Parts: sequence; structure tokens; C-alpha cells
Amino acid sequence: MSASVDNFLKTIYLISNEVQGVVTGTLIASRLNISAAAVTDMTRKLATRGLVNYTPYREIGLTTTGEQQALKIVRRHRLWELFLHETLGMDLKEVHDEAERLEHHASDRLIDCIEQFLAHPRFDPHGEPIPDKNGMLTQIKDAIELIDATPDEDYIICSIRIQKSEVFDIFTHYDIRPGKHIKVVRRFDFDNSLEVQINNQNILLSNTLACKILCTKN
Amino acid sequence: MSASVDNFLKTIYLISNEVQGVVTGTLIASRLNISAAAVTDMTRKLATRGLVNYTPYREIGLTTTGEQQALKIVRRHRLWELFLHETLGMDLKEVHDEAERLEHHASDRLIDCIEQFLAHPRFDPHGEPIPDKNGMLTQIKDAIELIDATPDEDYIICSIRIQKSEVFDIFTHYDIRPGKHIKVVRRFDFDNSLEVQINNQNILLSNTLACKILCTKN
DNA sequence: ATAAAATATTAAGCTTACTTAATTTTGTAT
DNA sequence: ATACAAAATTAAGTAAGCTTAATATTTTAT
Repeated sequence: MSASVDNFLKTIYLISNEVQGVVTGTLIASRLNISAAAVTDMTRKLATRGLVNYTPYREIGLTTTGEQQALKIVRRHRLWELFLHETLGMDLKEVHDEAERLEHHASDRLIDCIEQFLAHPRFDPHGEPIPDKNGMLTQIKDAIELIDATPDEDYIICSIRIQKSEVFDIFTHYDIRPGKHIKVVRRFDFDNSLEVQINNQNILLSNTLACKILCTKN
Repeated sequence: MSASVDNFLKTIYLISNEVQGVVTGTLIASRLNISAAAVTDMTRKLATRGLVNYTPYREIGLTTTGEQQALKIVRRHRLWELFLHETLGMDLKEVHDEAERLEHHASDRLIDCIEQFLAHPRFDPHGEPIPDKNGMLTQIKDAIELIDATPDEDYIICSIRIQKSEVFDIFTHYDIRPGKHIKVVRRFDFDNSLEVQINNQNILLSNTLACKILCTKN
């Protein structure tokens, strides 16, 4: 698979997994910064390869094989992002573009090495789930707000809701971010705030903050 | 620069740095697995870009700019090889092919991160010198055999001479390999063997073994 | 010195992944 | 129902990086 094909499949996958994600040619074109004509060309080609379902003038969709391929690229992308950020200390703003290129040029073997090195992470640094080798991903839709977590059980943070920079600073300060383990130690009913354990520290979180943290049972 | 151009310049550089390295079109073609015609095409193109010196039917050479470019790719290749082996635990046999692809697709920024992560290494896992950001490299020709090292001074292993597998096993066992720091603690004149310090251990090396280790002063 | 071998070049053509411009189809608003 | 806008398609063309086959030049061996 070429990088172009990879990106094409990945883009269709990502669009169709957005809310109201309708995969139109113009949308693909604008995401990939190519012309609509190029999209038609590629779509026809990938249809003959059995990777996309295509009827002229109709919506474009992935076949099962196509989706598997797309998930493989998404997996590669998210593992690279996490690795670049976590291991090599690259800034969150830098990792996307870098991963965008590396995802096409690492062998399966290297991707496995990275996954192992990172101890089989389930979420990338943006909180997006990382598909496993079989394309399975921990659904964010199974996630709950930390405020609803069962006390004393181990959770993993999936993502943190879009936030103002001051709120962002609090999370950064306590190193509260996707992938981290977290446990509710105590609930304070009088103001619905929580005492949580994370990074071997106990921290008090207001109700507002606790609602911003999405997590899944470990 | 495209990957094709990168590889072309790198190949010329590597050939011309071999013993009796005469850069002929057929040699380039066979190293890159492309036709001789493709080599002529590329050579003409790169000549107009000022990267190679070209006179039809004559030997091909790099301009100063071309050599700088080549050194940049060599640097990337060797840093990747070391990183894949050292950090991600990939086998020495696997790292070349992997680095061969990654070298073209990492940003300068990522390469710097990797270099920093590895603490500015001077040799790759095969013992080849890694060009620094300015294209300077620690010359192997400045290297001496460990047997000739001044006692109590700090040396860095550059490379280890081609060896039988049993000898290889000894070096592997004591983790004696390129990039490692080593110091001669004592010389035994009666059999020209050495006691050396490496990896916080003192080890006895026969004269035969000590002659296989090439090193430079730190 | 010259023929044969080795090497390099030229010419023509291919594939991939695009482009723009013109045309067709579809969806929508009245 | 129909006109129009939006979207998709087709047609023709481009650049990079190759290929093979034919041709030219250089090197080597006698």
C-alpha cells in the first residue's frame, strides 16, 4: 500500500466516525488537499481492489478489508504520536505532522516494538483510542465521567474534555492526562467533589473538573 | 529532497568512501537496484541542481553541497539504526532496512530529539561514525587498537574487527561494543594481555581480543 | 592499433498520483 | 416541476522516477 492509498483509507475511516460523518468526495478532497477529480480516480481504483464500496455519484464507504487497512494506519499513527510525545519528549503540537509521515514507513515489526515499549497503551496523547493488532479499540462511548466512577476501582483516563487554558494548566500540573491510571478515594457529597489517587498522589477535584475527565474501567 | 535523491547522494558518498571507491554508474545502479539509464537521468538532474559533478562518460562525484546533503542522510540513517537497536531492542540484522526507510521521513527536529535521547552518540551499532549536525564525523582512521591505549585514560570503542562467532559471543557477553566507554586498568607484559574497565566491571582481555577492539580517546 | 567487452547515453514508453477545465448528475428551493 | 447550485465525473495533461532497447563511447586485451 502506498502512502496515498493509506491516507485515503484513513481519511474515509476518520470522517465516517465523526458525528454525522457523511463521506463525500469534496470532504475527502479538502482533508487531503487534493482535487475532487483525484478523489474520483482513487476511489475507482480502490473499488477494483476491493477496499471501498463505490457507486458513481453516491457516498463512498469502506469495505471490511478497507476498514481493517484503515484501522492499521490509525493504529500506526496513534502509536507514533504517543511514542514521540512520551518517549522522545516532543510537544503535543508537533507529533501529529511527524506521525503523519512515519505511519507509512515503519514495518509491522517496528510498530510492534513501539507498542511493547509503551506497554500496550490504549489511548494516544490526545485521548483517542489506539486500535490493537486486530483492529479492536477501546470505545470511548464506554467511557464514563470520573464523577460517576465507582470508588476504589482502578480506571484509565481516556480523554479530557475541551478546556480553557487555566483548567488545562491544573491538569498539566498534576500530570492528569489520557492513559493515566486514576482511582476515586472518597466522594464528598456536600459539594460533589472527589478525592482521587493518581501518580501516587492524592488530589482534590471539584465537581466541575471531575466531569471533564472521561475514563474506562481497567 | 525526495527519497530517490537522498539515496542517490548517499550511495555516491558511501561508494567514494570505500577503499578504492570509484563511483561508476553501474555500481550506483546495482546498489540502488535501478537501471543504468535511470542513473544517467538522475545524475544529469542533480548536476543541474549543483549536487553532483558530471561530465558524460566520466566518473560521478559529489559537490560540496551534495556531500553535505549525503552526510545528513548518513547521519539520519546511523542515528535511526542506533536508536532502533539500543532503545527499541531491535536486532542488528533488522535495523538497516528499517533505517533505510525512516531516514527519509523524519523531520530535522525528530532527528535532534533522537540524538539528544541517545546522548549525542558518535558511533552506530556497527561501529560506523555518526556525522554531527555539521556533517563532521569522528574518523575511524584516528582510532587505535585497545592494546595500544594509554592506561587509565578514557576511550570510546569505535568498532570491533570482523570476528568468529565464538569471539563475538565473548564480546556480547560482556556487552563490549561500539559506543561503549573503556579504560585500560593494567597491562600484563608477560603475555601482552590487559585488564580493562567497562560497564563498571573489570575484565581480563587476551592480546588477541585486545587487538580486535578499535577505539578513540574520549 | 584495433577488436571485443564493458560502460554510459539516448530515445521512447510506463505508472502513480496528481492537475485544470469541461461536462454530467444530483439535490434543493421555489 | 423546473431551474440552479453543488457535487461528482470525465478528459486531457503533467512530473517524477523508473523501464527496455538501441546506440555511442571508453577501456581492455591481444
